[in-house]
Amino acid sequence: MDVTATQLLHLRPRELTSAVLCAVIFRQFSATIRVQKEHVGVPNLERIILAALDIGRRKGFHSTTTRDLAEASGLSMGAIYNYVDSKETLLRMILAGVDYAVEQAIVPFDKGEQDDPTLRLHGLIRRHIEVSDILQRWFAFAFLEIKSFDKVARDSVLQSELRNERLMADAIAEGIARGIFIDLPPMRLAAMIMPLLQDWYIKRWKFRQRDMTSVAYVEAVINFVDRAIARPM
Amino acid sequence: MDVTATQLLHLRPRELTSAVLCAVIFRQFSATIRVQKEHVGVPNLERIILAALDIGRRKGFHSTTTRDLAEASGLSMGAIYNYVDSKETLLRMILAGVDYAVEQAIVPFDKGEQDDPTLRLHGLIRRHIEVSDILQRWFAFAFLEIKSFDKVARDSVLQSELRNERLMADAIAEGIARGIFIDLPPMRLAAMIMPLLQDWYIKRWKFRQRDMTSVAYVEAVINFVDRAIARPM
DNA sequence: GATGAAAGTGAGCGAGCGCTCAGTTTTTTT
DNA sequence: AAAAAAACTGAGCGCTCGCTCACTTTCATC
Repeated sequence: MDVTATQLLHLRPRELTSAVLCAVIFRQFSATIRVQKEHVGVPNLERIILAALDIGRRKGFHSTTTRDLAEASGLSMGAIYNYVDSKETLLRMILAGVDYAVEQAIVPFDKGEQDDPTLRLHGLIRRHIEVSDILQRWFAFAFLEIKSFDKVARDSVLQSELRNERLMADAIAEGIARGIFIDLPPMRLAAMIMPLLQDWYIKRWKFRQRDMTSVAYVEAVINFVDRAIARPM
Repeated sequence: MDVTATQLLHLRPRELTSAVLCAVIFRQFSATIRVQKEHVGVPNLERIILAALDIGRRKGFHSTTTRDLAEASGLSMGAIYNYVDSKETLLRMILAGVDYAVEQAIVPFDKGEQDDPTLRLHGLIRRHIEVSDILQRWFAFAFLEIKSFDKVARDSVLQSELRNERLMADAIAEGIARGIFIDLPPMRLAAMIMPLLQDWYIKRWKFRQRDMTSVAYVEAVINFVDRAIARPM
């Protein structure tokens, strides 16, 4: 996995696995990680982060102890501190992973890639749901643990949400200009689509219970939104 | 405030203040609360709960220490334990308050009160946003701290969400039967309205930043939903 | 397979946590 | 205003937490 190359190519949602994210994090945090070899460090870092996401989902990050992480990851407490110099850093790593995924999968899908506003909006919706489906625990963690972050990290999550909203608002504005969408403030319409996208990783319990797949959900959201923003005849 | 009477009358959203909820909680938890006089106990209980909601919003409930609560509420640590025999009980009290508010303001608004499906759906949306506007911190706490609850409490929150969805789905089903709404599974449509309602108390920072009032949000959601579920011509 | 480097181990530390209780203050009753 | 009841106080207890480090094991290189 050559990270330099992927940064130029932009990864598609399906290529953004936890392993890929952990490789990126391993490099990005090399200053604080004491382990040097990637072939050892990346799989172990992934064990630690997946354990943190898994336990954090059930108990919350603050209730997740380093002893929990050691047991769940199969590493000793001392080994964990070769990768993460504090729980705070672990939080930042996970956040960096989510940032990277959004940067790779959603942001590049702008006007250059697709001119038609309806298709562009559909693409943004589809990519958001697809990437958050694969990285469900990462996205849910960032959303639900936002209170645990410091101000800088918290703002970066909120800015990321606003940027995604703005990408959708751009497509909607274009559709309004072409007379195919209803003439309402684009940011306001985009703000009503965002929670529908986030619901896919926040309410997983509900969708699983109803045997809904991500593909079916993408379709349902797109149809719902299409009707809501279509210009009335 | 006579609770027996209000349980028969059903309170409207605007009457469901934190003070009212704390009075109800004070009675409901009289077995574990050592303070007996309501005129002393209810205001103090409210100080404790509002402190827990306020600190919990910023740091999360698990990072909220009993010393934090003592300082913020103006009571000593010992006094707090006259009201709450453990942090776990405090969690249950807040949840009981939210349950009561939903029970009072949203659930009674069913077919008996309003026959027209469109108006019934509008009423459910409006009441949900209104009550969660007044009790914003309570609702946000229940949503974001759901992981901190035990299984029984967690299930009760999820069941409450499903019940609210079902109320909306009933109105939608009626509208479909009358040929005025699009013929799609009512529960699926209701599931796409729910996150729009929850967004009002989860993303308060965003709406405040945009100077949006709850009245304007109610209108925006109603219009958005109306277009999305209207039967195509 | 010897040797130095890299990585892993887990008992133990200081700090801070939830919670208690013997004593004090305030309120109510008479 | 004295007596009894109700409510409040905060230092301190036992425990668990995040984190460390002297030591052991594993790996890479020749």
